[in-house]
Amino acid sequence: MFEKYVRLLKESQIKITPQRLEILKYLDEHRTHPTVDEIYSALKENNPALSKTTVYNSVDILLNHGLIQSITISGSELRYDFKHGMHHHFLCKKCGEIIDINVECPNLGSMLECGHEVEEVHGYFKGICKKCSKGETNRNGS
Amino acid sequence: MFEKYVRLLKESQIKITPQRLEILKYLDEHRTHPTVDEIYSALKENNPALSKTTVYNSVDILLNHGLIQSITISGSELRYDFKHGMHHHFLCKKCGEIIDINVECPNLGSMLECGHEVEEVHGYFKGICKKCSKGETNRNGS
DNA sequence: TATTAAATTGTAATAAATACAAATTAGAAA
DNA sequence: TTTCTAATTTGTATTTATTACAATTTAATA
Ligand SMILES: [Mn+2]
Ligand SMILES: [Mn+2]
Ligand SMILES: [Zn+2]
Ligand SMILES: [Zn+2]
Repeated sequence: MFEKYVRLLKESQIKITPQRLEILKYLDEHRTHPTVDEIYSALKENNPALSKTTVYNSVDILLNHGLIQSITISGSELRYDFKHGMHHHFLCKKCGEIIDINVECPNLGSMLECGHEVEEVHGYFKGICKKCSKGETNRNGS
Repeated sequence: MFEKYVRLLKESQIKITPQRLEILKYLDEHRTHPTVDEIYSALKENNPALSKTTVYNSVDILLNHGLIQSITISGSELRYDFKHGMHHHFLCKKCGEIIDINVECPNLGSMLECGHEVEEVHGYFKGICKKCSKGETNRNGS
């Protein structure tokens, strides 16, 4: 059940706790780029003792060890994403969904030569998603 | 003094107010990607009656009319940028500076064909800037 | 099993953003 | 120029995301 996440935490040499395992598993299985609050609410169902501070602490340490990444696409709230290969994101201004865009960044090469030490690359596109522009219903209504 | 900004607001067909002119001018002359609070503090010097709500309202309307853009590179705080041609950004994790990177986005072409209506393109790189990796002093110390 | 440093919890404090009503003002009309 | 009105600004209150921190609990080692 949790072998994969136990291994990931061991490789990062950070303590294995049930909370960290649950959070990591949740992010791996829900590629919806949830906020801390969304992770907290989802996991609190099966663990009513869970503290939101723990979610903040956990995503911080998972982030620092590169197991997850943070997404700042939607301003005024941080979102988190299990690290699964390089990809970019598309934010739909209508339904709010954040969609994975599987492209490489062709600018990375020139960035590596510009003198700055590049550690992270993020590409964000914003607009109206395919579903919404076809006029389908969506969770935000409108 | 403000002719350029009067013209920009007129072209966008939004009312010309001293507050909007000051904010637009400030962003044009300070390409530091300031937060609302930084804009507010700077402009309050010469206009003690300025309200922070006005800064929020003004950047919203300038944003909606495409005169400025918002930057979500640093999580949990929105930053603003006068719109001067397409460029990406580099955030230095050491000194906090946000540096303009003048590149085009080569992914835009494929994005336009993927079915989503693309309205905005943002590229964010994070790492250690040239100055900081040379060990020079910087405003955040460390 | 005992020990201890680290993690979790719960509460309190900060800070960013939003909501809203009263006062003011930009710009159009007279 | 003066009058009028819808839009804007202001100030305050509220909401929400994040950080701080002390007490309790626990993972990992001996
Ligand atoms: Mn993703
Ligand atoms: Mn810029
Ligand atoms: Zn959509
Ligand atoms: Zn730097």
